[in-house]
Amino acid sequence: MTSSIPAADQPHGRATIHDVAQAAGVSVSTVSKVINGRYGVSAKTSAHVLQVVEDLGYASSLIAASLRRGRTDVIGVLVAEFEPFALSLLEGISDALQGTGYDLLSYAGRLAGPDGTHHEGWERRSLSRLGGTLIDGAIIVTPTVEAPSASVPVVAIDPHTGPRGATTVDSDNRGGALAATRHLIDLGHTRIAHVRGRRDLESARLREEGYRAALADAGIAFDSALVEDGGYRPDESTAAAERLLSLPDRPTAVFAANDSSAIRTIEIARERGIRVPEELSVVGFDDIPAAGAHEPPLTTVRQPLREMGAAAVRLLLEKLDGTEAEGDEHVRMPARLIVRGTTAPPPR
Amino acid sequence: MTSSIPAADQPHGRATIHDVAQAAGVSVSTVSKVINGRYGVSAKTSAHVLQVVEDLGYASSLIAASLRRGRTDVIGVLVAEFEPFALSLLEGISDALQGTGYDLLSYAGRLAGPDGTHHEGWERRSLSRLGGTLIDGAIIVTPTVEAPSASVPVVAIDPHTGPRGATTVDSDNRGGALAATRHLIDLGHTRIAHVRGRRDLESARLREEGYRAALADAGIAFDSALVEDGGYRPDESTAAAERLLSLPDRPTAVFAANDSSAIRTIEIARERGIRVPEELSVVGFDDIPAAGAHEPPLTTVRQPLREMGAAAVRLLLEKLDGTEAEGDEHVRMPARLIVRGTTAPPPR
DNA sequence: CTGAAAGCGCTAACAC
DNA sequence: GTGTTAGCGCTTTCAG
Repeated sequence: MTSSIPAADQPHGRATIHDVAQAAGVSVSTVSKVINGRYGVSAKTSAHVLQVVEDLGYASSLIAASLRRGRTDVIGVLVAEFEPFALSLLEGISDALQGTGYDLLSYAGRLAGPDGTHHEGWERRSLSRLGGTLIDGAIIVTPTVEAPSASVPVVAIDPHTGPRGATTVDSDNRGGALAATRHLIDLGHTRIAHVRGRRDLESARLREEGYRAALADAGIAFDSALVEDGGYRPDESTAAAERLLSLPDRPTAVFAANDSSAIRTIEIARERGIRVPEELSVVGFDDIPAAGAHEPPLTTVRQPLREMGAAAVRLLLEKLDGTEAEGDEHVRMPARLIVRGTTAPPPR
Repeated sequence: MTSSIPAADQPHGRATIHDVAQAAGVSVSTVSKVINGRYGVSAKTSAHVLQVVEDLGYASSLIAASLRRGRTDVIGVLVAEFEPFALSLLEGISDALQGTGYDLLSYAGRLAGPDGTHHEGWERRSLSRLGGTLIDGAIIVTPTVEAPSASVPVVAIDPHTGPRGATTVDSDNRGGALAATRHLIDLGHTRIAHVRGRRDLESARLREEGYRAALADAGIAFDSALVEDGGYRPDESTAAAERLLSLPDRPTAVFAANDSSAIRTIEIARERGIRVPEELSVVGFDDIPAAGAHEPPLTTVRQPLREMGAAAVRLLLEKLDGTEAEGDEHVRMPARLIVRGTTAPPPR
């Protein structure tokens, strides 16, 4: 149990530096110096002030301090939404930040439309809102636009335009997609559909490219009827899966651009009595935790999400330190096929 | 592609309301009014200002606005660390906040010691730092102290003292632990160890209580040598598991207070060549995504984490609206045993 | 060694 | 309809 929970001392709300100053009988500037460990305060005064701070449970407002100081020792992670992909990255980011002296703040701006679509440029708004002073640097997850006018150092994970603008971290999307599709082909599939990802993301483009390349390598003609937009989102994927599974000449396999689309596809298949993997093989991408926990476990392409988060931290800290190598850096991680239980040879 | 990325317009950093005012040839207050949709600005001026705002990519600083206004329409989720338990809650919180008009911000304060231990009262510090004005309300995950002197409405998930102080959300920890231990007993185990959770959390106390109650019900004597502290953390659990598995009369089953401890225990067992579940049964608690993805899948007690997050949001919004029922509310969710692959009868 | 005062970017009274 | 001004809580010169 803590010794002092004053509560009643404050008329309302939290204690401010003024309350501390008044209670300690010194000026606000003295309190500020003590708190920030500046020189020029007697040990006696300092100790006393510290005691009052303790008693009042005072902690300086991040807001006010940052507004004045212009830095906060806080790293911001900007996401459109807290979904499994972003969450796994966050885990890696959090780990990598331990012991660096930075706090971590993650922010999900409101989505624009009531339709649930992400406002193009949400990250610009978020960055502008926070970047003034609240965060010293930002990691942006799947941004919708190129390089947000940078008020603070920024690194993008799974970027808009691929490794061209700004500093980025991504994985071998094309190679992963190629391996996934090839796996399906090796099993004997020829009617292989693709649930496409978010059109504004380079990763989605590369995954489709890998898919097409694998087909071409195997001499399978590309059929545009077998490609539908899933937008990386479960709801959009639902419609895509429904169209695909309603086709007269139904595909025997689906390569979905991410795990949540893949899982959604399997659910739709089941609703229609189509068995996975006996009658339909499905491969995802990402290897979010739910992929391994799925029943049956999802065959997918693993992106090393935690490591990607850690890499983003490293890049960002370099920028912050100014020890950055010249030019923008791009880290590309491997993407590896993980064969589990949702793929099998096509029905005879 | 976006049409206007000025970049060069700003000498350095982001545009401020001053830059906008200057560029538009109006005063800052006019800009402020336009941005916030206040009356008293001609349509013509308004349109012009909006255009300049667009061109400059300006968005008002959350910091400065909140400092002045005292509210932000942002909900804060305070966590000690971004680990799977908190992350799952965050997912539910994020979902539940869609369409409410609130943005979501999650903050992980620096851990105090370089030893990695959480500073007692981290949530007080975090709350004080953010609660001044940055967030309108807070959801605190596994707080270490009772009711943080509330500068903003707060609801706690998996609280310190259980459903006594403040508004809380938790699950049926005792019942879940009872079911888990009973499951082990039903399988024929009698030497059942317990890796305890975080001592400062009511949930850990209740899980131990459930464990003991199940033993008592079955007429199995409680053996304090079979209980070790795991603190809900993988590293602490390592030591606990090592001690337990080094015992001369080794337990045949372990009920770990959470999944990460359970998984850690299994890893230690494997290092020693002890097979799970043939030679050692292990049950966890929480059902984080990694539990289902584990090999073999972990038998555990499921807490409905996403729903708990959603419940916390509901409670918090009630407080914010002032539509709160009188007194503090406590929501208790069910905790259900999920039997998977890490439990079996004891070796003969 | 300590305090007074300016100002970070913004909003809300209150003039004009 | 528009601009001026006073702070929000804090840090930081700069006097005393």
